[in-house]
Amino acid sequence: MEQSRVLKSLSAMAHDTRLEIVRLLVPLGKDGLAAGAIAEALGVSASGLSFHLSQLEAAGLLTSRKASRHVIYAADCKALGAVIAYLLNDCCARDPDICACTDEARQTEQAGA
Amino acid sequence: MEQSRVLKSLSAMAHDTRLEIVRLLVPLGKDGLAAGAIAEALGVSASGLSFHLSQLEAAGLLTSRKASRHVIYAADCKALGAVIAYLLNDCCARDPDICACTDEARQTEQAGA
DNA sequence: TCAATATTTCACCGATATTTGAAATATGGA
DNA sequence: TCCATATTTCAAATATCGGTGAAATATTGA
Repeated sequence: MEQSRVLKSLSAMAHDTRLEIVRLLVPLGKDGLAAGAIAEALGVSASGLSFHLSQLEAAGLLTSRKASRHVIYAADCKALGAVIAYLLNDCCARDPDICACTDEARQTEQAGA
Repeated sequence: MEQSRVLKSLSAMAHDTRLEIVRLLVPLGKDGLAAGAIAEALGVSASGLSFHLSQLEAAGLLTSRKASRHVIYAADCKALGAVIAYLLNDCCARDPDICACTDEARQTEQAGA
């Protein structure tokens, strides 16, 4: 993944509402959620949400599809993984401290799940 | 790590020059590099660099120490790891796609190193 | 077709972020 | 002390971002 796309993704995630959107959508996988349901879940206006969804979609972190009169948004987990992978590749290289933290996170997560 | 700190870190990294600073400093570990040397390496003005360094330091991603008339900046690898860990914890949970990507990255990195 | 629902687009405004260059501060050495 | 080096601070200009509400678009069902 090129740095310019990583930057776009980081910018997209670096906003309270948008990070919440990602957190909401990732567990739902490809099923995703309609824009209106996302707006309700997060307590934001429809037009405001639409703006944030478009940012995330432009960054490649979300996909959208129409279903009847709804627009369903879903997290693109591969893209999210690629961003994290870039950070690990760039930052983790030769640095045990960073890998250690992510390893702990992974183990904690798997133990808890 | 609380979400507000993660947001601050993501905002700090979501900038071309600042991501370059991180990429430059991480491999150098605790030795770090003087502000002037960073500015030269990246081809940016001293005052511009100072602004970006302060953003990264405020986010907790860099540490600084004075050495004679220099100010040495170093990446805080634990903090970087914590940000990545947060993303994995939040986003990777129950999602094999994301973990798969980071696993590949890890293996590629370790094979290449 | 008409009305209701779902979402996006638009224009406007205020808040933030970034760049620039000059000036201020701090340090070390002659 | 005086000068050169290293860095930060400041103010001004510009650019970008985010929030708001009205209007536009698309879809469905009566």
